[in-house]
Amino acid sequence: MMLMNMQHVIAKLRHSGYKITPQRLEICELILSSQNHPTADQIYQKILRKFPTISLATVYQTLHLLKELGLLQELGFADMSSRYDPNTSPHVNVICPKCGQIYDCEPKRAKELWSQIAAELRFKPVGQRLDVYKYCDKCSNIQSRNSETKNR
Amino acid sequence: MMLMNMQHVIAKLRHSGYKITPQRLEICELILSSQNHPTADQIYQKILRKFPTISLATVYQTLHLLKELGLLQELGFADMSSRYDPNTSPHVNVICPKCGQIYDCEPKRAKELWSQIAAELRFKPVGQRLDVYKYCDKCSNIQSRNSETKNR
DNA sequence: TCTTAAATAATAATGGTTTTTGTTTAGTAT
DNA sequence: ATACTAAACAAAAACCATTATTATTTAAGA
Ligand SMILES: [Mn+2]
Ligand SMILES: [Mn+2]
Ligand SMILES: [Zn+2]
Ligand SMILES: [Zn+2]
Repeated sequence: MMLMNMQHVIAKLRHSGYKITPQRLEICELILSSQNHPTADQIYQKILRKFPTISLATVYQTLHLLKELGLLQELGFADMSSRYDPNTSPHVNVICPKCGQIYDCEPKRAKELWSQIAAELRFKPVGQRLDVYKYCDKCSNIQSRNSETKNR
Repeated sequence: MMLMNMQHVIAKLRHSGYKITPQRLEICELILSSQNHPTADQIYQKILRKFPTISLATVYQTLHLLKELGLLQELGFADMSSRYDPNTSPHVNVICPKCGQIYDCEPKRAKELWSQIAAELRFKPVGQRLDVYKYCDKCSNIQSRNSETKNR
């Protein structure tokens, strides 16, 4: 379940009874090869180049479909937006609490942590989400600049 | 930072320059003693009993304030709602993906392995979120009942 | 008690997401 | 190849949790 190529996705769509449409293929390619956990609108803006008449609703529908099929996970955030992650295996999302930048991290100990916790919980989870908050370089610079002068 | 009593909260509000109001005290008591990760509206509905004229906006403002003070964390979800968790230490939220029920779980080795991950990442996180998805008893029953007859 | 900046209640506005509706199309049967 | 039909689409409106605005009230210090 590591390398998720387009042939696999197409097979899964077919097997599940869904139609293969150009819009779906383009959305799948974009999101499944993404690394930065994009929003629905960010995907929509990119798709617009090839499909100038595509609807944002279609992007949302397709993302939900891929979620149902287990090909991605939806990460909800406190600012009431969702970001989509093609990495559904246990891993760490490193997130800047200021600007929202996200990147994946796969520490060796993460798998170990996961299996130990799963064993202690005495059930097999259907999914998981591991977030770690850390100010990115840009935001931590601004942060420190501000705290020099202003303070609460 | 374990037992968060009202005296500590009041001191923190004072020290940070915020006023002690009856509304704030009531909201703090409710959320900081809660176990089920309530939404802002659920807190609002409970507060209404004692403060019939309180505004939902006040609840949101107070929750954001407590978040700034580090007394709780806000958990955003894919259904575009937030739930508030007075437990800010590394722990596991066990979440039903169907009905949204949440309860805390503190595996013995969670904190220790969490710190090992932090060490491997080579930075000190300002926070974290560890979710595990598992259908609750009620929802897993319904789930299995449905999959007997209907199937995709 | 007086003063005033902060907090509150009420209300409107916001914006990401979902729903609705009419049109188009992928997959299949003829 | 053509016709058929349920599914998918685009466009637009609706939804709704949250946030912003504004007038009023109040906590806290002088
Ligand atoms: Mn990720
Ligand atoms: Mn929790
Ligand atoms: Zn940042
Ligand atoms: Zn449930």
